Amino acid sequence: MSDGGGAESRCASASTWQSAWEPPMGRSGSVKCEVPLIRATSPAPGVMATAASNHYSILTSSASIVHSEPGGMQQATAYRDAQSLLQSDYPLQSNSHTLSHAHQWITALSHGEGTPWSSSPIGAEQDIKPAVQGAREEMHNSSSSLQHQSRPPHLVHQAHGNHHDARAWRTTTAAHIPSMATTNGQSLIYSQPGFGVNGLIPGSGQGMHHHNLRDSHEDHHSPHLNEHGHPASQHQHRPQSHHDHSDEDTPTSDDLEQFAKQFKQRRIKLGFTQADVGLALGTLYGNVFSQTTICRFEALQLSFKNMCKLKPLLNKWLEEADSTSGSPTSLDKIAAQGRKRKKRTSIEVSVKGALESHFLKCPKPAASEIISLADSLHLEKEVVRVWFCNRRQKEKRMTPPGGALPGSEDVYGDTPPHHGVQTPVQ
DNA sequence: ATGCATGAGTC
DNA sequence: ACTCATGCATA
Repeated sequence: MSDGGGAESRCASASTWQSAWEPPMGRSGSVKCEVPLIRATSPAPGVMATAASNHYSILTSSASIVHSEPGGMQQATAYRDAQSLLQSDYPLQSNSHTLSHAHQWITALSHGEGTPWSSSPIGAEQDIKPAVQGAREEMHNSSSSLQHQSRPPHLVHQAHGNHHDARAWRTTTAAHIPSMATTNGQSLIYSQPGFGVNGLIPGSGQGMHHHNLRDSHEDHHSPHLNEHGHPASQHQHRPQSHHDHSDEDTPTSDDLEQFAKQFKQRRIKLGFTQADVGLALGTLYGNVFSQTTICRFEALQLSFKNMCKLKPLLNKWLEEADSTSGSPTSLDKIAAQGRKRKKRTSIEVSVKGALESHFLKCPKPAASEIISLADSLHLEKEVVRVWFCNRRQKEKRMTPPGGALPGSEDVYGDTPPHHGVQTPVQ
């Protein structure tokens, strides 16, 4: 249903999914809040209807429904209110329309802190060179290690923490930064003092003030950057030339990287999980984010634009958290997720290999091709289609597989990584 | 941390 | 039908 409709040309597949999903328990009336929140300002022409027809509902649904949830319902209420108040305020990115191909993440590699992967041109869009890309697969070896977070007792939720350092894209700052005055992490963070302490405690749902912290950066990335390979050509936007805080203007890739690092460290020291942050952002700004998103932000696995969008929010949160670190805030979040979506399909390795091969040959197979491929692999057409979509998306932001990377682990618990500003290779 | 999935907005 | 932002579910 997600896509235009051509997708379900085969009835069979549609029904298959249905069975895969777990039937909603009569909460069909609920509304998925996240999308609406985010899109609040955008018109949403005739597509709105889809919202109601979601198969699964999400937390913060309409008032009446929330209670059926096993846990954290009370919070949900406050939370919901907060969101409704705020939602209209956040501008949102829908304006973008551009940046179709606009990744300026260039892998500069070279110096730095042990980025294993060497030059792998990522900028490519659809004309990816098979040769280069071929090497990388999902070779993630989660080298979990001791990551001990000293988190306050009241914040106990998920405590997983293996991470494999995934920062990969090393933007070559070299050329694009007119004057990088923003390289020191600290300054990046504290740009706007003076704040209350509300957003940090999702559970209490206290008052929340929203600002329009919206940095209007737009697609400065040139659309014609699709050329794979050369970095720094035109990639950096950056209207402004120098500033200590990169908060208000479009940050450079370097800024983002620095910030992400700092952010992660602080977050951990303060005892918050990525999920906590995601929820807190919702309380603060009306935009809830998942653990996944926070994680990806920290790992720099989002698109440049997306990173820019989130940075101000996280920056705010950081300020809040920092000033509140002493207070005993009762924290709890809504862990209620009412619905399930289609069961995640696990594609077998062999099948994956096949898909990989095809991807290398043709990253963007035609519908007919997808169908036949799906047929031969015994997969749903949609599964195959989605696989390709995700694959392409991954190509764009993928932090270089580098295969070998995870060797460098750092215990950010107490040891502040000296994020050496990697010298712009000018 | 990441794989597969959804859906709005575009092309 | 694709891209992009995002997230549930899972390894």
